[in-house]
Amino acid sequence: MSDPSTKPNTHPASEAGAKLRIFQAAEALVSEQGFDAVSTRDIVAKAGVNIAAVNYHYGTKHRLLLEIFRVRATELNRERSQLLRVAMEERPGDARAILHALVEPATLWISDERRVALRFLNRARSEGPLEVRETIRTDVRHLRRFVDALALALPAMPREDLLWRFHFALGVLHYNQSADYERLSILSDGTCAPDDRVALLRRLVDFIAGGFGLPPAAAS
Amino acid sequence: MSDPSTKPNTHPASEAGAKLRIFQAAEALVSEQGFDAVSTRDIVAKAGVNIAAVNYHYGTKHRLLLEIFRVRATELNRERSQLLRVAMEERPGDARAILHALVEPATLWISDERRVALRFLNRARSEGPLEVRETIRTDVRHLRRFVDALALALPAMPREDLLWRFHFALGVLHYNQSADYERLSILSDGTCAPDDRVALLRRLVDFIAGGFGLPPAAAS
DNA sequence: GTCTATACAATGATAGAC
DNA sequence: GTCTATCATTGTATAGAC
Repeated sequence: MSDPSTKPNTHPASEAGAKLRIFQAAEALVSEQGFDAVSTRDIVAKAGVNIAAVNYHYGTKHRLLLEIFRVRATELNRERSQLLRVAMEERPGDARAILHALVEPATLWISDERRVALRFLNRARSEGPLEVRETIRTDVRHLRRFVDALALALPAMPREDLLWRFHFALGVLHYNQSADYERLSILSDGTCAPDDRVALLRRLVDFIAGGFGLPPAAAS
Repeated sequence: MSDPSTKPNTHPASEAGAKLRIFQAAEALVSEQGFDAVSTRDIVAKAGVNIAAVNYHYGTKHRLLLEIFRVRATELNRERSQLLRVAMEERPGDARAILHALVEPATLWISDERRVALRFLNRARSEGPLEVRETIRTDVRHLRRFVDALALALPAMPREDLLWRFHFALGVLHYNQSADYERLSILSDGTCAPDDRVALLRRLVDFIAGGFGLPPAAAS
């Protein structure tokens, strides 16, 4: 599996390998315009390669998009795992800290250079080809760690209860990730916007923690 | 706007009008196979009409799908509004009852003859064409009633707080609606399944109410 | 007004030459 | 590895029969 993120833009795009250029062009175009609006011909035009290069390097258009998704999702999940590890060491048994580790990475990416990657991930969840949505559904390894951690922190909660609440929490998280705040903006007459990442993170964790029956956070 | 639901299957499909047959064929195929997998030719084949009939009656494939979405979403929102009205009369000021009215209709449709319509709505939210997702984002009239009701029931909560929490609640609701319980099933080793509608409804309302800072429901 | 046959441009994919 | 040429399929549009 290629990992373009480890060597991004060290060379001008025109000098980078064709495979990497296709990866970057596809990610950029899709994150801007969406999956449906971007054709294979658009991608190869931006990448400066021939139409058949996609087939040669990635097999099909869908497999190219799946590869991009895998790379970026892996990066996001790695950040989550690291934060979870820290939380388990520094604040063992603190369910709220676990939820924080789950939520924080995505909110950080919003105003990063990883904004493009986040937008791609968000679009992939909703618009992406079947292979991508299939992968999302069935690849749950990275989530088990969080379930196990929560079970340790909340020993009194029946496991079935905990799993359902975790399921609902993912709903909040992904709806948030969908970057579709337009509806909220309209509902609030422009008052509510996700510009303040710190406040957004706090609101997210507050809501999910409440769903788990945890008391509100102490004012810091 | 046609409303096929008011006269469903009163005639054999082969005798119904072409426009209605196209509507029903498209809804059934999409709810089974998804938006991407169903072509215009699949639809007209099942409906027993010519390829050009879609263009004649609905303009484009996307507009056909948008029409189906509008009809079914209107039905769902009408049920929600009725439940909200009842809740406001019988249990005024009870925020939990308001959330219940928001959540219940979709859970009822799961095992109805409206299962097909619900599956279509769920798919439309994630896979549907841009026009559909645009409509979802911008058409918030039916939600304002719920926001206003919650504001009355929770006068101490700042409006910005309330709107954010409502936004998160919609995330839970739509993730639930996505009928994508496969991930939860895998995570729970098959333990958690949405078969018990009553329990699912209770869990949903419990989680969302907790997110709003409401105390757990009294055991009934 | 309704419906059908046909045609069209654009798409994802592939075979085979170099 | 890269390219040109070509393929079947897609959504859509048009002309004309009933």
